[in-house]
Amino acid sequence: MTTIAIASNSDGDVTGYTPENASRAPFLPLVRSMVRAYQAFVETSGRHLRDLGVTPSQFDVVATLGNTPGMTLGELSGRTLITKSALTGIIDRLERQGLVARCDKASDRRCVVARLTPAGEALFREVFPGHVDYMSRFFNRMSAEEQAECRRAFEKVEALFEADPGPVPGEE
Amino acid sequence: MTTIAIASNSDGDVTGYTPENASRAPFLPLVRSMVRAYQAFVETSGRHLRDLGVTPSQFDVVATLGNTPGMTLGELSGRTLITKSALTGIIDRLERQGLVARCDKASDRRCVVARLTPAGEALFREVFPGHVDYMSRFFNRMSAEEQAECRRAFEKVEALFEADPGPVPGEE
DNA sequence: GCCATTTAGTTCATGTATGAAATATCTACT
DNA sequence: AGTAGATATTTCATACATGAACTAAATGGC
Repeated sequence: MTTIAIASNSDGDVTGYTPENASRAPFLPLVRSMVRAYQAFVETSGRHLRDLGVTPSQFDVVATLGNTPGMTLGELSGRTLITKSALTGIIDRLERQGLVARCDKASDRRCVVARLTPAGEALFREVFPGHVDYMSRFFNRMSAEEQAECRRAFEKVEALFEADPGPVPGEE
Repeated sequence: MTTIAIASNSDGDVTGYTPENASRAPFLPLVRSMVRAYQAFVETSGRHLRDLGVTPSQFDVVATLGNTPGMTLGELSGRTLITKSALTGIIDRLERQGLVARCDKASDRRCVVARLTPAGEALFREVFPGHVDYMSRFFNRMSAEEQAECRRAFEKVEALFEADPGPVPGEE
């Protein structure tokens, strides 16, 4: 379940965590809560998508290509945050299923353009709104204000990692 | 990079998103910010761990087993949030490296107890505090109050998925 | 015009992640 | 006791994820 270092313990403590260490890591509860929120979302979304017959990554690709004339794999990678090496396989499988086609770009022969086939567009129209609606049911439990507040919290955490913070205070 | 349905687009929009759909999904920015925060953490933590010679999952297991007499794979799975089927392979690899040992439990012969070997404990002592310190440098940029605030926000998001919300309002 | 350097994609080796199905053991209840 | 059902772990098939190395094509500088 894509658990991450330090973040994983489902209850309140890290077993291998001695008191001396613990006092140095007051951030653990924050990380844990973030991972749990993320995993809860992933599980809920993924379960529903599986019932619809696509994997989360495939859905991302189809949703990103939907209503577009197609785009470069590099751009698709950037938009979906899927590594280019992973994307290769995902597109391979979607192509095998006849949902996506690879075309080449006249202006730059290094590029490969991916676009939905008619079958892919049909799938997009069939699956996309339903999944959005499904997920909406969960998020509608929160007001717009609350959502904005949560969003700011996530953005704050993201910002923590934008640059190297330098040495640990009190050491080095 | 474990991107998730709907959440993935790195800029502000979902390409395949028509105006009619978009108005129904005001939650997308929240999801996107969550995924980005999560990924930023995973990348930062994972890169450092790789330099230390362990994978994030392996670190989680070693960190959870550290300073304990060992525990059941089921319990380890629960604490690390790693699926039992995934855990089998992770423990296999750690065992091959001589860091973890599988023993059996007298009271219940179905169970397998995993515990650190001396080499595993040595690794734990060597890697764990360093990684905690490393991650602390990032989180120290936020005050304790800010962290608590973010944590509350994340717990709210997690709570959204705790039960089925029922049908979409306005439909069904 | 040629070469060193970037850039776009693929390939590769390895390590998870998923759910479903198979095994083995334990537990409850008749 | 004896069997149905619950639990713990493994196995299996499939799909990603990672970084590093590789290929091919574009681009900049001289």
